[in-house]
Order: sequence, then C-alpha cells, then structure tokens
Amino acid sequence: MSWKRTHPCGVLNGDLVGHKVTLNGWVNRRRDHGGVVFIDLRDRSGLVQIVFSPEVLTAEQYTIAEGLRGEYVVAVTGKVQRRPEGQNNPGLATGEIEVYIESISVLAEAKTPPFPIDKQVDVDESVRLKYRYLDLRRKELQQALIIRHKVVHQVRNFLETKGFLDIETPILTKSTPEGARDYIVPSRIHSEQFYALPQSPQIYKQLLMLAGFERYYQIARCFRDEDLRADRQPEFTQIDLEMSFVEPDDVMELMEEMVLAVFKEHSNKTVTEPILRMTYQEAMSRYGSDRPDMRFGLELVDLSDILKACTFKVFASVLADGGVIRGINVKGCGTSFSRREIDQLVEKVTEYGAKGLVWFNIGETIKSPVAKFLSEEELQSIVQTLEGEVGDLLVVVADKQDVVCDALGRLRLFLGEKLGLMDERALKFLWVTDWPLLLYDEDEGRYVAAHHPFTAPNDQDLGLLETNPAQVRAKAYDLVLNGVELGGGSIRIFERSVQESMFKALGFTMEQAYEKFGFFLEAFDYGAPPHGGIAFGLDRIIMMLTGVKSIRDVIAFPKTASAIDLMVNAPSEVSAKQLRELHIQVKG
RNA sequence: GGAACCGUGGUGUAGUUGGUUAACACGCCGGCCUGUCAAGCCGGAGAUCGCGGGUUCGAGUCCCGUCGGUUCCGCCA
Repeated sequence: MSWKRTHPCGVLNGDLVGHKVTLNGWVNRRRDHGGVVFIDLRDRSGLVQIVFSPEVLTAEQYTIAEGLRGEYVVAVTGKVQRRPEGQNNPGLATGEIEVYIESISVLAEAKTPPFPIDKQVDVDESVRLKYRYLDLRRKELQQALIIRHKVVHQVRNFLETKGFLDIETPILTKSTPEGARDYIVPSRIHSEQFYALPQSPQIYKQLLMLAGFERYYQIARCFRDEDLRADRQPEFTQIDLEMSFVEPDDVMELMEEMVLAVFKEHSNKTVTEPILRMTYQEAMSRYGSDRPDMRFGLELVDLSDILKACTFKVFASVLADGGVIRGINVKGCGTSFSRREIDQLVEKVTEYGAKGLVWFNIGETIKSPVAKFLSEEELQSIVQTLEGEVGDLLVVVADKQDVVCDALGRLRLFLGEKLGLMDERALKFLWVTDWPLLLYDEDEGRYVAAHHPFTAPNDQDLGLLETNPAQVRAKAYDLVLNGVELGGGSIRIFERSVQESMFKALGFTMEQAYEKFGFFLEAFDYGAPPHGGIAFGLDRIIMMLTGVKSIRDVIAFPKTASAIDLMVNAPSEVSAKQLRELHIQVKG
C-alpha cells in the first residue's frame, strides 16, 4: 500500500470528518493508556492527535503502536473523526478532530533526543548548537525561519513589481581597505595571493548601475571578520538594492512602502506611519544617538548658553575648551530614586566615558552636590531650561560634545529601560538623514567614512571637502526602528573627480587609491548614471518581527560567540596536502 | 584584546558557614491501565559535580589555571 501523504497534520479539521487520510510525521508525544494509545503527530504544519485502538487495528499493528517513542518517524492511514463529546482540545488547531489509525508503518526509529523537542526549556546553547538539526524541530525556530522565508518572498515580490532585477555578485572577491576585517581565501592558482569574501556587494552593485541595469537587488550574504554580539554574526544577510537616476527621497519613499508592508504583514505591534525623519545633527543633540529610540522622551537639553558666565570650575573649563553642557530631566525620579540609584547613574555615566554626572534633586529646595558652587540664578535657569518641577531629578554632563552626547544618550537608554518607558507594543520607525560624510578617527589620526567611501557629499558642501571635512554632509540615510539600525544607504558618488577627492580626504595617496580602486575610478569615465541605494539587515528585521533577543534564533545554522559552528565543527584544520596546494605554511 | 556571569545524571534545577550515601522535577527503561492531550499509578536505571592543579584531616562548595557557553566594552566602511 502507499504511504504517500494526503494531508499535512496541522490542516485537518471538521470538514474532513469521515475522510480517509494518510499522514507522515514525527511522534511529538505519546500517551499510552494500555487499551488505547494517543499520539500527537507532528509535521511542519502542526500537530494532530492520532488514536490507536485494538478494536480497529490488528494485534500486530497495535504492538507497533505501543512501541512508538518520541521522534520516531511514521506513516499512518486512518479516518478523520470528530472527537467524543467534551473531548475537544481548544489548545490545538486540530483539536476538534482526531484520526483513528487503521494501519501504521515506522519509517525511522529515533534515539531519545538530548533535549526536549516538544517543550520550551532553556537548554544550554552549546548542546542546542551541536544538535542544531534537532533544535530546528522546535516550534520557536521553525516559526522564525518560516517568517524569514515569508519576508524574503514578500520583498522579492515587492521589488519585482517595482522593476528590480535579482543579480548575483561574486563571493570570491577582492580585499579592500576601509571597513571591517575581511575573511580571506587563499588562491591555489596564484601563490601568495588571496581573495576576500564580500563585506557587502557595494562596488559590484554600483558597477551594475554603470552597466545600465537601473534597478538591482539581491538577498546577499555578507561576511565580516569581527567579534560577535547578540545581534552580530560573521556571516549575515542583507536585502541589498541599488537604483539609477534617483534622489534620497526616491529611495526612502520606496523603501518606506516596502518596510511598512513587511511589518504590517508580519508583526502584531502598532506601526506608526508615515516614518518620521530627523537629521543626524538633530538626533545627536536631542537623543545623543545616531539611532534614537523614539518610543520615549527623556530628551537631551543644552545648557551651555545659559551657563556661559558660570564660574563653577567644572562647567567653566569645559566651556572654555569648546565643550558643551547638557542635561536630561528624569521626570518624577527626584522623589522616587534612592541615593543608591542616583549613585548608580553617576557610575553608568563614568562607564560611558564622561568624567562625571552632576545631579539636581528638586524638592522643597534644590539638592545637589554642586549647589554651593552655583548662584541661585544659575540653579533656577538650569531648572527652567530643563522644565524641572518639584519631584524631578535633573542629570547634567559637561564635556566635549561627542562625549556628552554618547554618555547622555546611553544613560537615556538605561533610564528608559529601568523606568519601563519603552512601549513594547509600538514600532517607531525613523529615518536619520544628512549624515556627516566623514568622522575623525582619533586612533587612526585621520578621517574615516561615516558610511563608506562611495557616499556622495551634499552638493552645497562639496567645497568643504578639502577645507573642512567634518562639516560635509552626506546624501545618506539610515532607517532606525526602536533604537535599532535596520539599514542604511546613500546616493553614491558617480563622478571620478569627486571620488578622487573622497579618497584624498580619507588620507589615501592617489597611488594607493588607484592600486585599490583603479578599476572603479576608471569605470566612471564611461558614462556613469547618478545612482544610490540601501541595504537592510535581514536578520535584524526578523529579530524585530519575532521579538527574539539573539540573532542565532533567526539563522538556521549560526555560530557561537567565538565564531565556531559547533555542529560541523568549523573552523578546523586542513590536510598538509591542502596547505601545500595553497602555498601556505602554518606556524607551530 | 579586556571584563562579567554560567558550567552538578539525558534536560532543567537544589545543594547552608567545607563534613557521611549529591537531592528534586521532567525525560528514559519496566509493569499496570480504554479517553488522554504536561495522562495517571507502581518500580528501576542513570552523576567520578566541565577539565587540571592547589589549600585542607576532608572540596560540588574555597583559591589558581584552563576549556566551553553567554553578555558587554574595544572592534563592526
């Protein structure tokens, strides 16, 4: 007889009562009553209860049923029946029916799995990763990967209707300076030479625009050899796209349509639209972050102006050195915070790189460790500027501008979390626009690209590239969701001279620029269209949609924090022969 | 590169100021059981407490080192 499946388990319902069905799946759970055996049969679609009764089965078949164990793979044939009165299981999609089995075949027996498949238990992650194929049987991971598939499918459909072409770009490519550390692949044919895995398909997609494809996209695997985090893996996936003849608004508007459609389709949280926009400048000064979490207030307020004439040494010296003073009104926490909690804020801010935190506790009088150094007018204007009322706690940091922004920005997040101000049901999107083109890197002693070296400067700022690089704004935009960077993009440089200036600003000599990017610069000479694009972190989007805390929970076969695949045991040594062919000698 | 936390039967945990035989639940194995759905009842097996060293009469417990996992800082155009 045929064991070919006629229905998935999870779709069976009252409409099929009386039908004969063949099911294939795993034994999820077994309940043996001696005279009757119940099995929850599982396949990708869900669970259904199947019933083995000696009244229906031959003795031989019933013995097989009694021998079933967890994770056995079986094929069964039987009749769908309504459950007896009062025996429905409302917790199960198929809970109003059950299948009376008439014949069974065990397709595969199974050892007892090293951890429970059918229950949600926090199993040590190294065990889960070693037996990833078992972990992937669990509902949470199945659902994450199903959502992931659906999102990719939806994105492909969307981009298809907008005229985008899916074009693959090389995985074996060239190591380039700037950016993250490359994964390197040795060449067998060319001794002492190496390919690099792409950090992103950036240059290739721009060349596709030069080639005239006008609209490109790719669900692109990217590789970065940097240390991992809860939301970072060495290989991850970008929704990568590029368009010709566009301005920032064209890209942002199209992507807004796509992203909102995805989140409305797959999230039950509240999506706020349209997506707000804010310049980088404003984000930094109001929220102390280039990716502000818009779900709560606690905004940063500047106090530099009102304290211009202040004689308190800490403030005065910071202002004299060109620094700033900013504060946050922690509403109502003057009353509710203990001294210990306030001390913790001071500690946090020091951790975040500031020298200290000045606080003002507004009660009947203003309590503050620095009150005696400030005049009554100064105290009052601080309170007024921060709109302080009785019961509030004002926290103030004075330092160089980026230190103040960073410290208060992180303190704001810490407070938002501590005070439970983030609405867990809200999805607050934000475009952060007008990024600086360049940021000064103290360690390198030079400017580095805020996004990447191919980002176009704002037309008005072009002249500043050589005179005042820090002031040059870029045609760049990041999409932020609840304080998480979902993606970023820009309009690209499409003129050779501008690209050369950019490399110069980054400290390249022309020789270096041509050695590394000569092919690219040359390409601009053959009729380059204005173009721009964006890339989204697919893994992070799925994290936001599923609400999981770890990127490993949205990737089928992820690596540990030390970049190891515990299942296949990679990386691993290779044979002496392989090394010889690659002209590689290994130390020790 | 740095820091913190965790590591005890298959899984999740308990284990007091160092003290006899390492406890509990789930799972597993066997028996009973015809309406369960976290089935129930009875019985059983299963752990050199991640590994190495040290302190001590005595270490799961204290100390040092190491390995593994996780999180954070640095890093991530």
